[in-house]
Amino acid sequence: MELDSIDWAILAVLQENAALPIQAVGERVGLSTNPCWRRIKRLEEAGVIARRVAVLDPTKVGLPTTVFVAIRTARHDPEWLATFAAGVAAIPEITECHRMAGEVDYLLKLSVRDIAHYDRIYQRLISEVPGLNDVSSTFSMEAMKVSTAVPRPS
Amino acid sequence: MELDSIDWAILAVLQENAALPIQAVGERVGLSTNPCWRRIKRLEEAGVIARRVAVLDPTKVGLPTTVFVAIRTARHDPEWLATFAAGVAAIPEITECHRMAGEVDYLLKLSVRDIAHYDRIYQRLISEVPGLNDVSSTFSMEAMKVSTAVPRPS
DNA sequence: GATGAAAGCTGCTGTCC
DNA sequence: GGACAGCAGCTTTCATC
Repeated sequence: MELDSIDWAILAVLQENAALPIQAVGERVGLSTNPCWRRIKRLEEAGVIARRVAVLDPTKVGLPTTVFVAIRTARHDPEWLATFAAGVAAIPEITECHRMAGEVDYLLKLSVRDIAHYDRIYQRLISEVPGLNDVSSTFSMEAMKVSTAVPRPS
Repeated sequence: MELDSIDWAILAVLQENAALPIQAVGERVGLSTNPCWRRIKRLEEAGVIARRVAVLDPTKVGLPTTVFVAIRTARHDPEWLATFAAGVAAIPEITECHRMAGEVDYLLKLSVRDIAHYDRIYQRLISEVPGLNDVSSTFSMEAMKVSTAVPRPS
């Protein structure tokens, strides 16, 4: 689907604040309500807008700590991968899991209350998934920038 | 603010789909429209729900590649940090930046079109911010799990 | 004191120009 | 893309348990 400048202006607004009335979105991009609504509907139907979600304040819900976990493993067979994927999916504190190129095989991002909480998740993961030989975790001291918004590719 | 089981049920729903009418949210958590609406309003006013955002499909907007960049630096003075923070803030392809504990000083997450696109961002960053001695980037081959939702702390 | 029903009103949705 | 009309859903008030 082709996206023009106005589409990107709409996407920029909605990526920041999806609670705005369509009329307010239209004003910010120079469109009246109806054509703005039609564009948004088109973007949703095309799947460009995948979903609308509520973002919580990590501190206010008691999960202020972000941990990144780099995993290396000797196991790469499909059965092991299925076990690993199931374990990752079952632990809600794991918010992201990427299969990586390079030295590290998998990179996880977790949201936890504190180090003790992380340790419980860590113990759970290694007990559910065998063969996690090299697991190195690093804690975020400060989230300088955290955004779900992506720019128009230049 | 205290969050009970029903609040967490509401938050679980809204973290998955914030476009749902309040009545539908209420049905899923066993509440009629009015008390459900009051709880959501309370969660918003308390800042537990920080915002509502549209999440785009990275593939459909031409940014299918996720890159993690680990940075080590010898510079830690406030002036350097201000320059670094400004550079990070100014580059929209950088979606996250964390100041880390341990060996790595900063961890960045980027959304880019391809390796060439990443290289342009990389060049821009090191030209704007001096003293980035050790910059190692790793590409995500597959996003096995990506979520903005966090669980009720156990 | 919190819930559920019911009314008013804002803003979403579709048609026509 | 813009104007207008119909209507669904949000927001408030009031009675109830």
